[in-house]
Amino acid sequence: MIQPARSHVACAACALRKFCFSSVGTDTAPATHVPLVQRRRLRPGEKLFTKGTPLNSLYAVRAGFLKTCALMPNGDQRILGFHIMGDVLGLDAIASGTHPTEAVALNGCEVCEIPTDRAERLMNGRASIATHFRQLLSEQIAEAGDRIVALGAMSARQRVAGFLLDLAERWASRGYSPNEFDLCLTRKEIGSYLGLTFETVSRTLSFFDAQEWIAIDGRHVRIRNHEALRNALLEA
Amino acid sequence: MIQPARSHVACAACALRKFCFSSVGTDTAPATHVPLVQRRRLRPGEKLFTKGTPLNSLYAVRAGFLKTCALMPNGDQRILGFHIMGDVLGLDAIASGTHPTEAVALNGCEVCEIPTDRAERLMNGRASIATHFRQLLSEQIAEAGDRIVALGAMSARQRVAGFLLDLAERWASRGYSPNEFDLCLTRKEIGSYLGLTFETVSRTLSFFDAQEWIAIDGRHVRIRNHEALRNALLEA
DNA sequence: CGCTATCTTGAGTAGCGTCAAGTCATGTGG
DNA sequence: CCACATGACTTGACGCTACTCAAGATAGCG
Repeated sequence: MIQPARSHVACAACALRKFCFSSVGTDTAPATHVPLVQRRRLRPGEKLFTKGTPLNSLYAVRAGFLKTCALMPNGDQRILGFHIMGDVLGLDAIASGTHPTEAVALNGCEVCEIPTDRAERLMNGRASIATHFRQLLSEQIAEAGDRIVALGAMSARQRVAGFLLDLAERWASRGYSPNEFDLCLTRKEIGSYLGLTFETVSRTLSFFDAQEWIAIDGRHVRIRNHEALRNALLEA
Repeated sequence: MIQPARSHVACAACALRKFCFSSVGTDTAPATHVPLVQRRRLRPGEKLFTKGTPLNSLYAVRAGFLKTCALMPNGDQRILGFHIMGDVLGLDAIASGTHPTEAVALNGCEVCEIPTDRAERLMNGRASIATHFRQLLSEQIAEAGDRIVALGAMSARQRVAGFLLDLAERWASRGYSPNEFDLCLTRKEIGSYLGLTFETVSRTLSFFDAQEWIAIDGRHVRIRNHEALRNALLEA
């Protein structure tokens, strides 16, 4: 059931929160703060949307961990991104009206679903929401630029170091420990994301562990030396 | 000088044309079609905007060829994209209000400049323009996804073949020959874009030439066998 | 005419991919 | 309970692709 007060707290990090509490009112007549989005739970492995299906809703992650993948002609998949609490999914489908990628839950997830027609109406009514949404879209373009640079220019060690630091930072920005977290991912998935084979990912993680920069236990990571990882990220 | 009639023809391919001819009117009261954007000419090597400067305007390319670059901490640059007639520049700056990249003219260019405050006002007045603009942003996210896949998964031959086919298609979509065009780029710039060294780019182009799939003369390319290039793009 | 930047081509090398063997954890069926 | 299968992970050996270093050709320009 919908619980306005609790949501207001839990949604603090959400990029789409303006869409939740702005269903009534305009810029001149302030909104009544009533959340009107659908919640949806996902089991591990369940797909939020698949490639080729029409765009009906945008999604904001409330809890859990998801991946978005591009499906290659030969059948296998390349991972485009990982998404946690507060991230927004589906923006790449607005241009064509059809999802060019698929999103899969990697563990138990909860997402908020905002129908696109509702989102459009909100943006037409309140310019501030439309502006905010444009910023959201632009942010993803800028982030994609960073990833293009990383994939084109960096060695395996740099990519893995960058990946670990990026995850740490994202967890930290959501109030969790920047030193210890679970990769909810197989080595193969990390490799797909970084443009490396799973053996190279495994070797590189082992190397970082041997240097005592991190401590790995399966998919659990503890960062022991942020500085060393940052150096590894910068140097040739 | 502004020449409405001629502009109307020349702007057919432009993604921002709605912004040019919609300065008056709303969705209910149709616009008077009067272009109100600034033109700006660029000499080869001149910068349209630089990293770190505030976003004041968006730009649509009318003529010429530009590159956008990310500047690395060590000083050198990675090329994020090439832009021709009809392309829009500056969208990655909307999120932060500051350009995260720089744009440089590779030959004589002419661009249309739309001040962001004017663009905002237009979008507030006409929902159809706002929707169109969101599609433009989303398109760039989807395209960035394609490039991420390409850089992470493809060999040098695949990347160069894809680059040539992509350029051919873009020229063709603007009404030029898909078989013959000028790369207004050094081998080094192509390498920066594709995540390869300039020697590898040179060798790969020489190889394609030896196979008689293309004919190169400096920066002029003629494609002799599209099918072979498409095969090279697909196969391992 | 030389200076410089660009480009081509060659030879050697390193990093990452490929192939393969073996460990470990989990699950399944007899 | 054990035998067996499966999937994730690690580690080693080897090979290929693309990078590095280097020499020379070509072209634009003062």
